[in-house]
Amino acid sequence: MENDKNLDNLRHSCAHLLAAAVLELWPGTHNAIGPAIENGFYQDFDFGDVKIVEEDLGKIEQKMREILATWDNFQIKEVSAAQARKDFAYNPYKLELAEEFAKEVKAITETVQGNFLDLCKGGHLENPKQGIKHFKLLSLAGAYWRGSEKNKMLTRIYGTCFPTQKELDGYLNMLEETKKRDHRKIGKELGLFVFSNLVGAGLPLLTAKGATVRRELERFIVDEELKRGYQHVLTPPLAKVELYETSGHYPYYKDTMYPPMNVEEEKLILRPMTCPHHFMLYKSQPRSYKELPIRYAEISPQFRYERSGELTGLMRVRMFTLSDAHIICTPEQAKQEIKQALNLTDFVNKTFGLVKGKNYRFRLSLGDRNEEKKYFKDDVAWEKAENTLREVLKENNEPFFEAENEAAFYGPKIDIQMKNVSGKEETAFTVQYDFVMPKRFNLKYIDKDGKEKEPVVVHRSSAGAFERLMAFLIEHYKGAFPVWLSPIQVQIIPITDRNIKHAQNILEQLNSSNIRAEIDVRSETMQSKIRDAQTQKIPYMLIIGDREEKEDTVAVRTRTGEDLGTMKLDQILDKIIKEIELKSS
RNA sequence: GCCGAAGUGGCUCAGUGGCAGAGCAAGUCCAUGGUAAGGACUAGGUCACGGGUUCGAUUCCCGUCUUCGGCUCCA
Repeated sequence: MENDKNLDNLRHSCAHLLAAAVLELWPGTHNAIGPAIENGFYQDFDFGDVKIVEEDLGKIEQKMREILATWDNFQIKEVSAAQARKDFAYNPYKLELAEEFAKEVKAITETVQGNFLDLCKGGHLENPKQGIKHFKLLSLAGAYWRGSEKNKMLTRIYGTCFPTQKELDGYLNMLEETKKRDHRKIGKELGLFVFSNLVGAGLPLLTAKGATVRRELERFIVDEELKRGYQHVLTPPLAKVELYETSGHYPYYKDTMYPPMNVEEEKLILRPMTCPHHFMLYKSQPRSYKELPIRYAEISPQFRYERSGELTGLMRVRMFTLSDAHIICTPEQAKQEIKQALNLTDFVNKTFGLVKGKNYRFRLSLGDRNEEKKYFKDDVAWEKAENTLREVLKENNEPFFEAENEAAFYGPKIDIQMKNVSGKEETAFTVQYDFVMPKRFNLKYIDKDGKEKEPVVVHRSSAGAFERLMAFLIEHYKGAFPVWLSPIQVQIIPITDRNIKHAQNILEQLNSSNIRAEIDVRSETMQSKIRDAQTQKIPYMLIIGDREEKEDTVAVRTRTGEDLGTMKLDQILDKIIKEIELKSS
């Protein structure tokens, strides 16, 4: 913890240095905020009419080193609001901050190093000249002042700083490695998916290989859900606008929904979510308490109009397929259902070798009672729903953190936050407690006492969107999928053309055991074929030459480079089949 | 959507105001091999798209689309 603080101080000090250098190089520039962040720091600037480009970063770094020589310490002085106003009259951003500090009745502190005066809350190195040595500016980006789209966009410079050169190099190296396992890069290399300008942005096309991975994932999820008492249904991916007006989604989601299509007398819309469709199934007949909980699950295509700048490979797309489900239950059953939903996501994660605490963590996403536009108004119900979710997490002894203002409009949720390889978090799965939809749709069940009662709806996703799941998994496995997910599980490599016929016999046997195999019949050397199978991350290579043909064996090599020697086909077949069954890697 | 950068054979990338380049991949032929790239030859491009400047634009300018790094948003 102490170390973290020191590191933050180092990086924040480096942000000061960056600001000083930029202000010296481009007088008239205003610096805004410059905090330490997880892997470095940033500093925001208003450059006015000056345009700076990536190439300027080197120049700035040089200036930083020059100035650093004069920075012996951080002089910190407490000043009055009036003094701060005077000192920063030229800088609207600092002025705004000074006014806020004044309101919060906090001491206003300024820092001075060399010629550079800044307004700052603190957190610096004692001795910047000695401490700041191993830093690098990384990138240039736009960022809204105070994070609001309504404000002016400033120029942000990202950089990083470490106590030692070794750590800095290690970090830069890690960035390179991260780029190598980017799912977009691997997806292209392994031929899993493509994009087409004519089809449109954010609309990936899966190749046969990509579709194989996707199909295996879907089968896995559907099978597991069926085991756990879900009924898998199929509902149309479009519906009348009125359905979403009834659900109340329409006003909240209008901006991210595709515009309605007029067909004869109907106005249809591509669905942005599946819940109301499932409610219609529920309402198709009267329901008894004996039927509850009803768990409707669906591999559900949905459409959201993401803004162009928000699209990223398979991670953010405009049509995605959710492993969706809506559990309709009595209020008494809700807790148990939520627990079971969390248990399912744990099971799914475990199958992929994802570790709680390391790869993912739970977030309790709460609503803000004051934001009536964003959240359905019912303070009592919110309280109850949030407590229910909190209790579930506590009873399960799950470590979790709470996040304000992250709920759905109809209720709070538990989000399973997944860390991708570059350390960035995305919501992978989610479990939501909904007390609004039952009212909106007038969902009822007949209880023991013969009276109509209102059920609760638990929205949940066991594996999130399959597109996003695939992106995660490609990066997680670096493209080397476990055997059960591998698009091609076995590559048969005949050493000479003489061996092709025999190879075909083997292929047929593999196929009849439901193993995905191919033969490399190209006129290439065996070495070259091995290399290609290896770069394609194919788990097993069966090499067949004259010797194997004569002995009726196969020589087995794995993608890790291991030579398993020759064996009978049945032997390796059993091994592979077992691995597929166990979903081991 | 906003700020910034980029778009050249299937892929990775050079390059230029005056006939468009390499490596890999592909095709043909030779070689028929023993655990990470055998050799030769051939073919392949409206230099993202649309407009403008120019005798001439892949190159310069404007617009559009797409992609990338961020911001905002989000499954």
